Amino acid sequence: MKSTATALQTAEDSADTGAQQIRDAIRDAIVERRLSPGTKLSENDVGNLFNVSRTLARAALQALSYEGLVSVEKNRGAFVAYPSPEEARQIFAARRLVEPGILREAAARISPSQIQHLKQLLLEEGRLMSERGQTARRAEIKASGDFHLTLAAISGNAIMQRFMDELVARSSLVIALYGQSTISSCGHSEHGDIVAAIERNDLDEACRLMLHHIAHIEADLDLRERKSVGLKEAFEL
Amino acid sequence: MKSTATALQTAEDSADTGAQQIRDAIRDAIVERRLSPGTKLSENDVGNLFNVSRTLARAALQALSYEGLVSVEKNRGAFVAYPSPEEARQIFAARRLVEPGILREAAARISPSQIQHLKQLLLEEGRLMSERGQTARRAEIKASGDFHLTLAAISGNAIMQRFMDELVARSSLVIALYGQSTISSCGHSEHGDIVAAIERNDLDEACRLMLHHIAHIEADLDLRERKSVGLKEAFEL
DNA sequence: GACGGCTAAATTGTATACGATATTTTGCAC
DNA sequence: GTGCAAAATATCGTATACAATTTAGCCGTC
Repeated sequence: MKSTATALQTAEDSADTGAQQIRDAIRDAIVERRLSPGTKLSENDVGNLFNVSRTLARAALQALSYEGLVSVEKNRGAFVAYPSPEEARQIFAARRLVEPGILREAAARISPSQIQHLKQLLLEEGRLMSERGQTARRAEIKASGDFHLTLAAISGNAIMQRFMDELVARSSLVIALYGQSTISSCGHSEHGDIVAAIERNDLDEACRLMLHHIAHIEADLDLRERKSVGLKEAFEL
Repeated sequence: MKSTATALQTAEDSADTGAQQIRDAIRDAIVERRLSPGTKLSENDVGNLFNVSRTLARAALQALSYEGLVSVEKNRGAFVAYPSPEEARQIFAARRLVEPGILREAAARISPSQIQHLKQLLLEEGRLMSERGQTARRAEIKASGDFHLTLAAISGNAIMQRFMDELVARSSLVIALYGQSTISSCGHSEHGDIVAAIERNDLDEACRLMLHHIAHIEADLDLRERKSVGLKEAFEL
């Protein structure tokens, strides 16, 4: 349990309160799949883990619920979100809807140094792919999402960036739940293809590749009701 | 001041807490422009207004800050958001990015009864336009946004619907701040044109009209820095 | 042995209390 | 009268306390 606590404390100050740090720490834990969907996050436990009162723990959980990463049930508590197949479909539908547009925006304003940055991301991603171990796996998951997030950042639209933050994080949950192949890294080369298309200014092709890429990720899912897996409804645990 | 208090108490239960009601009440007040950008929303005042403790008031303000309708400054308090011109541009850029996609999704699954519903909305909107008075104006503002929100609802994607909720609400703030013409109702007929295009299944045209419509709204804005207008920096309250 | 209700423990919902930070006011020197 | 410094005030940040609801355990009855 303490493992999650040590992996954080990343010290931010621009936020309004210390609850932000807790939120970010828990979010990272969810996105990196150290916390499984359905896991109960009681306010007391969270507070103790971070050595703060329930007030802050609660605020952090509330924040996460707005992002769709945690679902809070009245008088019952907070749980790591357990997206339904329908939710999963909607998440990817949303991505198909917005990512081509973001890509176009990004391509229109991208600078050479930003292209370089993207390529470096790809390199890092590839390096992680070849490594073994849990930590490498987690870093790879994060890196894979970072590609899409960086594109959103380059687009220069903070609102779309925040939205993509949410979509990528929730995608990670969906993949954790419904993903079939060991890792979604199969799509790594597709990232490279997209960057290449951007570089030669072939936006239509880049968008096509992006849609294909998203469809590829989605195709790896087995979207069938797995209700109550990991929840106490399954075995009374 | 009490006027805002009377306009609410709409009783929800599906949410996790009573803070939701307060949040919705304040959001309505902001969207209907009873609360001006920059207005201070102190936790004490909000709590007293709704006869709850600061705890709930704070939770509601936090929630609104996640939606971008309220900005909380550390150790200074919460204020009705005062979107910068750049933020305004990004909000409308986001709308241009997602609304055509939402429109296509909605058109693909729309039922005759839903078309009827849309037309009824238009009628209501037109009726409000011809009326006089503050209440009619406010209702009109809300109705105008409801058109876009209804389209998002028809699309069947809850995530995009929530996103549009946020965008429409923030648009209302932007228009309140930078709008030039007395009311943005100039675009009402455009709503009708869009529905007509959907009805005859001319999606390309519908999307074109939608983009045109959004551009129209944006063109009515005067996006120049108006810093501190309405804030105490202007005349010391 | 299974079911139903009752009590006790745990957990969340909300309020209050206290400390920290920012803002305003006051007072004094210049 | 102006400007700065320090106290007073107001407001936010966080913790703790109490009430309400849910959950779990227990026991008696069928």
